Amino acid sequence: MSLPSSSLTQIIEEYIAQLLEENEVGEVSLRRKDLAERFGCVPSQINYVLRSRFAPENGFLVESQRGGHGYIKVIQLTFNNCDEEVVHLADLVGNAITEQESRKLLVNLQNRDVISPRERLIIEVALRSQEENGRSLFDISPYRRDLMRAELLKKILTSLALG
Amino acid sequence: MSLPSSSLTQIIEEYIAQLLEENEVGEVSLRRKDLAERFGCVPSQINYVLRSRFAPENGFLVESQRGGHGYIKVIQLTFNNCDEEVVHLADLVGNAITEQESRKLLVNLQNRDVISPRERLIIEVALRSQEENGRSLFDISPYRRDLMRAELLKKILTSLALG
DNA sequence: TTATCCTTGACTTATACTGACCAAAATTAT
DNA sequence: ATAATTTTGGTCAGTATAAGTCAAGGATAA
Repeated sequence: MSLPSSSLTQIIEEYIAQLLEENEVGEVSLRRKDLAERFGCVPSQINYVLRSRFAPENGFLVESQRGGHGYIKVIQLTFNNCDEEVVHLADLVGNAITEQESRKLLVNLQNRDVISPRERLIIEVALRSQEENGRSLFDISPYRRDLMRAELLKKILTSLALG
Repeated sequence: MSLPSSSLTQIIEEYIAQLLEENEVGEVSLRRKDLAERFGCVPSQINYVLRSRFAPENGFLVESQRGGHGYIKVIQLTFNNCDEEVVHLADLVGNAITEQESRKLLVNLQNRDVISPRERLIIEVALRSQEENGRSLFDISPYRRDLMRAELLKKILTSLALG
C-alpha cells in the first residue's frame, strides 16, 4: 500500500499539463531556467520531463529556441482522452503485423476518414523505411520486423489519438 | 514566472510579414535606415532579421542596392512544379541532420503550410522511433543516426511533394 | 538483485543585438 | 568629365543570454 509517488518529474509534468489546460489554446510557452528555479532543480531536468512526458508519441509537439529571448513551447495537438479508440486501434494492430495487413489497415482508416491520404502516405513511407533498414542494414528476422512494424504503427496511431 | 517576451527580431519579422501580406504581389521594398529608426535599433539589426527570418530556407529572396535611393526588396518565392519543390526540400535537409535541426525545419514547414500539425506529429514520431531504435537497439553512432534521420526525412518530404 | 526511471552538472551549441568598419551608388563640386 | 561628398546598405566580431546533450550515479520498482 503506497501513496501515489510524486517524483519531481511528475510534479513538473502536472504543472505543465495544468498550464496547458488553463490556456485553452492547447499550447503554452515556458522559460526553462524559470521552471528549473521554481522547482529547485537543474535546467536539464526540464528536458527530461519534456522528453519523457511531452513526446510526440503522446500527442505533443515541442518547439524551442536558444539564446536571447529563448523559450520552450509545448503544444498539445490531441487530447488523449479517447482511450477506448486507442485501445481499439492497438488491438487491431496487435503485437505483430505484416506489411500487407498494415497496408490494409491504413487503407481502411483512410476510407473512414480517420487519416488523410497524405497522412497515410507518410505512415507508409515510415513503415517501409524501417522495413528496409531492418532487412538490409541490421539483418532483422521477418517476424521481428513484424513486431517492430506493429510498434511503430501503434506509436503513430496513438499519437494521433483518433476519436 | 515570466512569459517569454517577444524579441525585437520577432517584432520586425512580423512587421515585414504584414507588409508582404498587404502588398499581394509577394514582395516589398524597404529602407534599412527607416526600419531601424522605427524600431529603435541599429541598422545591422535589420540585416540580422533578414538573414535569420527571410532566408531562402524560409522561402524568401532578398535583393538590395546601396547608395542614394538604395533599398532592400524582400521577395516571397513560389514553386512552379513538384520537382523544384522536391529539390528544394532535399536541399534543406542535406546529407545529415540533427534532431534539433530537423525539429526546426519541421516547425518551419508547418509555418509555411507545407505540412499540417498532424503531419508534423507523425513525422516526429517516425523520426524519434528510428532514433530510439538506432540508439538502444542497434548501437548506431550519433553521426550515422544523423545520416539516417536525413534519409528518412527526405523520403517523407519528397513523397509528400510528389504526391 | 536487476532493470528502469530520475536527477545532476559539466560541457556544447544556438540566438539576439550592438558598434566599428567596409563597399557601393548617386549627387554635387570642380 | 572627374573627383569629392553624401547617402545608402553589408560584414564581422564581440558580448550576453538561454537552451540542448550526455554520461554518470542515485533512487525505485519488479
